[in-house]
Amino acid sequence: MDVSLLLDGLNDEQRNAVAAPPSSMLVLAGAGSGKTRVLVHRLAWLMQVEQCSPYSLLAVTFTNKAAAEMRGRVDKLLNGRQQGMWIGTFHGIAHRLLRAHHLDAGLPAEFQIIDSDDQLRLLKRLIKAMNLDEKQWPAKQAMWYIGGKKDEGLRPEHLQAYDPIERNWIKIYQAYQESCDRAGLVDFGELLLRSHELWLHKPHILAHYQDRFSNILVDEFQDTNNIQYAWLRMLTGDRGNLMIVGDDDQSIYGWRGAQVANIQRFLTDFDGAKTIKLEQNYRSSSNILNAANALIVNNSERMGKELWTEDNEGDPISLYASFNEVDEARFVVGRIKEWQDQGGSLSDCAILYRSNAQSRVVEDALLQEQLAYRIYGGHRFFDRLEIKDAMAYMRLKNNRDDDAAFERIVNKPTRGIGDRALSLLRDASREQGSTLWQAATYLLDNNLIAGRAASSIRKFVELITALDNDVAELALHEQIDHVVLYSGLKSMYQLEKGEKAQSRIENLEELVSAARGFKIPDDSEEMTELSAFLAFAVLESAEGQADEFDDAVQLMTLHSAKGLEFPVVFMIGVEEGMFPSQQSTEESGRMEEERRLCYVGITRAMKKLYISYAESRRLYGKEMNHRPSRFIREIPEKYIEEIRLKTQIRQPTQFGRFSAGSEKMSFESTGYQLGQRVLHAKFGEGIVMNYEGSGPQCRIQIEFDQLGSKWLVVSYARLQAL
DNA sequence: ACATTCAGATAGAAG
DNA sequence: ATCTGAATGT
Repeated sequence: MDVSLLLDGLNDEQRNAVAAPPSSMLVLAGAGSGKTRVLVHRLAWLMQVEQCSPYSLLAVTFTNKAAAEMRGRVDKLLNGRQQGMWIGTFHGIAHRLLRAHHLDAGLPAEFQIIDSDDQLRLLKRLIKAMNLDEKQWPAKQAMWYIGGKKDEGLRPEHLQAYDPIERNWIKIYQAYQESCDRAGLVDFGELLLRSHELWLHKPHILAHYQDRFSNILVDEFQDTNNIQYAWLRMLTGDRGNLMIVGDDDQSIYGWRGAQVANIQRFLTDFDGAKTIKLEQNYRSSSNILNAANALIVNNSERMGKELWTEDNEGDPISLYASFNEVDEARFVVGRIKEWQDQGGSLSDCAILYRSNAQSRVVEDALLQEQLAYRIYGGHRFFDRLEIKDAMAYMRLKNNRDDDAAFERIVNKPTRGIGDRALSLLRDASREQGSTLWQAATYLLDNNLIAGRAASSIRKFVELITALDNDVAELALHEQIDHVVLYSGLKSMYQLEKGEKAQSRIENLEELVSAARGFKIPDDSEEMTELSAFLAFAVLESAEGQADEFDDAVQLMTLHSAKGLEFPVVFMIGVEEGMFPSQQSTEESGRMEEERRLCYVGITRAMKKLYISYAESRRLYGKEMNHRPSRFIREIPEKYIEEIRLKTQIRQPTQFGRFSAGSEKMSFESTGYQLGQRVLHAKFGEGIVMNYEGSGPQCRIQIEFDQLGSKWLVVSYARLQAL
């Protein structure tokens, strides 16, 4: 292959990064500056020019999507799969290490990863079992405490209690850890901590990997936390080369322990590491880019970097003040339809919001107009109740000691194991320090329980054993099919009524086909197909399977939009209290992170950016009036164009960016307000969108839910305010 | 033991 | 508004 191809089309800085001799370096890469390209070309360069074996390369990312993309692009650039190269997420790679060395890591061969939902349930049980007041010791907070300590590399025995409260958290941490260890359960933080400890305690294993990975590349380095940093530091050792790519302005995961300061730490620890800045943006038109730059200078803690582009001005940013969230959604959908009418494709459009809960209203509006959409993140397939139930059976089949799975399905469907029987099991397991399954078999074998409870529990134990036996010779998807059927799960859901039940059955069937389509990854050495599938469900369920190539509007949170780009971007709900979020205004130091999040949002847009906010919004069942976000004010007016209602009656000056009510005064004499919901005897419910004139002759425009928009004369319409 | 009803918490992001 | 766990009824 012609090596010069690897540098073709790169700018000077990009070339410097790609073609540097193997060494440690920092690439400060602004949004849209081609950092993935640099990473991909760097990997190729190391193999082609520096003659590094793929076996010696490790590339670490945060999301599965980023890992998959990098892998795909490297393979494409080099015309074929590069065997032996490790590309994956921190969690994925840690998992792989633990599987390969589970004995040295002190884990059973069939250890299972649990997600935060399982973790929370476990903690709830535990806190209850410790006779602690759940109000005073919320499981959520325990989870947060434990996660935080694991991020810092701390075990309960490392912790010193300075007050009785902390002392109790440590006790909970300890009990939780013991119960996980007994059951062979590993939470997300544990994956990282344990693989770090593996190296710490087994120097020969560390030496092996240090020896192997002479070049390590890390993407989105600003998102690394303490344990990840320590992990990388240890692996790199004195011989390896660590290339980190990141952007301090896009650090948006501080809340889960990410330390931007790790970039500085890297520069100190890796003395002599070169810094390369990528500041040319290839993504956005200059209006959008300038707006982003203007916003981010309001942050004080920056490394200093200003993006520039050769692109032309482009369209101004459109700002829309909506009456409420429904109006906002309708506006967005209307613009998307226009885009589509002009020949644009739906998949060019992304709707970005601060929190997942905001997607609902938008979905409704899209559904109404029959526009296809796809949601990233949020409720994932493998998070669904029925799927988790089915998977819990599989987990128990795989590992009888999996208490989280046991608790979940002992009595699902109900089989006579109620509070009474269950507390017998829990007590026994607590007394003996055993798992629930062990407790159950122990009690049965020694005839320590009798009556109804005993026979119910016996039946359950026999059921699981039978399922395991029945399924021994079957393919994975047949196993799941069998288990779902014979466990009684399926009929349980079939007996439920309503649309929900129907979709639950469909999801269970979908699970079977997901299993049928599951290919065991070639990096899962020594794993059974089931173990790999179970791990996949926890670790990689995020990226949806179907619809990926359909032409659909993309819906996602601002967080999950990082790393992506779209020709048309809508940022919705840009209001004080939403974005920046309420919590961030209260916690110190979080505001700058919110601003970075806004920066991330703006810089996703290539050609057109819409920002909208609602003057009134229904939140937690209450009507709220928010002010426009401070971030809007921080964007210079010259980059912004305000959008008004279709028929312009109002004076532009009256409809200023931050006016909230003055223009409504004369109109209010009619008794109605813009954005108000009204009921019409014939046309049904609608929203007041616009008005003309005043007094009894006043005509108002109403957007009816079913019939679309109509102009009506107030005095004849006999509207009922809602 | 199970089904139904009720009250109260809860809406911040991802692996 | 929606979901969860507890209280209540059968």
